[in-house]
Amino acid sequence: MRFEVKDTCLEHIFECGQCFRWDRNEDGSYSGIAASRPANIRLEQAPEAAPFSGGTLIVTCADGEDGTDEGTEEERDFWYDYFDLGRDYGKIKRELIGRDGSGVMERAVAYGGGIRILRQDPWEMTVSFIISQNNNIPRIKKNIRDLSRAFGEPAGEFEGEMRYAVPSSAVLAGLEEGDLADIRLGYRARYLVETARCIEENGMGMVYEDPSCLCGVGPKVASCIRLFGLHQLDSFPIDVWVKRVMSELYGLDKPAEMAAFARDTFGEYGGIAQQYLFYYMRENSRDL
DNA sequence: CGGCAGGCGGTTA
DNA sequence: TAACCGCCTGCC
Repeated sequence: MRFEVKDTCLEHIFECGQCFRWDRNEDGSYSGIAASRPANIRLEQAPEAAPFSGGTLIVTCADGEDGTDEGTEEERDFWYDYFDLGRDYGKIKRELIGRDGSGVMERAVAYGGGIRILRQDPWEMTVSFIISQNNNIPRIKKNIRDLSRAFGEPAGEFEGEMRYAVPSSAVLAGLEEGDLADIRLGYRARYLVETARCIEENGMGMVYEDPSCLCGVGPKVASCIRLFGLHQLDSFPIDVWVKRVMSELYGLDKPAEMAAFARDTFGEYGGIAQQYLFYYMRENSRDL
């Protein structure tokens, strides 16, 4: 499948911390799985194009031939939706830069301007961000991969490897903490099982209402579930990196001040602003 | 060996 | 409301 896109960079999308199931290949493409659909994603650009200006987004599914087939209407709808291709990120970037006024956002967008907020599965995001707490990205990815291999539904073989979806709440609810010992989730294993049981008992409605009522889900993880799982673009997760940005670049100190600033300054696109700031801070901290 | 990593829950001021 | 502590695990 092929999609003409703008304001897009695969590295920004897949390595800004919003997803954990995609891996970079040597040719710059990414292979992984969205919900239960394994795929390879690549971006074709004109040689003189800016690094994140856009091009042709090429999705190769398990049944596809090197992205050349058009895919079914259902498949095209899924991936169009997944990459949020109906949204004009260029317009949002200009608006955020204008609202900020300090020049911070302008610099941030210059670094991470190819980010798009993926529309990911709410339950998968709940599992992912419970695991993410006090953890680093490589290990988060390994934990989710191991968990899916052990308890998830097979999603077919792709690029010579069997792929697995994240296990359902029904499956996880039936486990005991000890069953997860091999996955090495540490104290997060209890959070996962309790959350799964809570969902089985009360349904996903409570996630839509308020994710932070789940066990092991505090303000930061709840914000991530809202932003990445429910696509509530005004949700502004405040983690250590964003705290660093707010402190060093905006001179803000307390968490409440940061949240208020984000709400007042970035409004409905706070979550997208957060991603630009986050990426900017991480890129910069490597040099500093 | 202690420190730390993309937090949370519980406690305390 | 904010700050502090312990926590599973793995890497330094």
